[in-house]
Amino acid sequence: MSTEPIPISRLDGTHKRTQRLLIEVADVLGHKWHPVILAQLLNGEPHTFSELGSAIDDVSNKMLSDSLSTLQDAGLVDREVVSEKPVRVRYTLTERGHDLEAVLDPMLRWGREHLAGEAIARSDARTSLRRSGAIGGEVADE
Amino acid sequence: MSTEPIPISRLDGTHKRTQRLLIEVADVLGHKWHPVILAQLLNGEPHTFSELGSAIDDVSNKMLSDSLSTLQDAGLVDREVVSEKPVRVRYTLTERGHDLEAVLDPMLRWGREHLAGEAIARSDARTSLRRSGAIGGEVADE
DNA sequence: CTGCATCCAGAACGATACTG
DNA sequence: CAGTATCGTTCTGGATGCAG
Repeated sequence: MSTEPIPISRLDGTHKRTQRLLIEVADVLGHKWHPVILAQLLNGEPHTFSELGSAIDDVSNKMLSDSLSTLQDAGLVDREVVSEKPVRVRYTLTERGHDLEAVLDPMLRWGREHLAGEAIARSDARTSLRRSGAIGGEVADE
Repeated sequence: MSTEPIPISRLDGTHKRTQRLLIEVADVLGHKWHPVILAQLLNGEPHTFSELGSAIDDVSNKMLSDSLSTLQDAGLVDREVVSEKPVRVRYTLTERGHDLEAVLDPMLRWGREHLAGEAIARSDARTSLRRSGAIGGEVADE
């Protein structure tokens, strides 16, 4: 039923309601570590505080803790204490959080095509031919 | 080659490169007015400074001007002086900017489903049945 | 009509250190 | 191990007024 690979359409920013929604969503995803944390949690696996911390590794305790609190408040992640002795907390995505994959994926995709490294140079590279799986490239970094 | 409407997948936040891209994209879309302006430009054609200003109407001159400059710097919008007497400037999307539709649309979609006014209530709306025009609902706001 | 200059309050980010 | 407390710096959003 899907018309095209990229139907997109009624983005209609003319409505105030639409504008507000965009602002609200941007407010959630506009924080430096939120998208990264969410992406991390989307991968599945067990995700404890320290696991997240080392996986992201450029984030400080405060930032991680702060971000997780905010995300939890927003109802995007769920917090669950797993162990008592060495305190362990497991973070998982709520449904709303999981649904954000539909936004994070395009974000990443766009980033890969348009600013992967800062070598822009006004190239009008209309390379729209990269639609298929070629994207999973994941160059082994660092 | 999954040709599904929503393939989504390698969000793999485990890679630093991926994390950085997400951060960079979030940095662009994370500004209050950027998404709104972009959405506005995605709509129709003629978009001058004042047109944008009245279409968005909760934005001040400074914010609009500031945002437009940033977006222009980022290579997302193009600035073109149209008239000299009553100075008129026309803003249009560059290709990169236009491609952001692929991100803005999901953002709006997610917003509508998960925080449109706060009336969520856990609808497991995995109901991809809303794929068609149903979305254009655009409740007459204001 | 555009949009820059100033001034400001508040939020985001980050490093470090400390508690449960 | 998880998370909080502080402190300080930078950025952002916004009002207002002036200039090209």
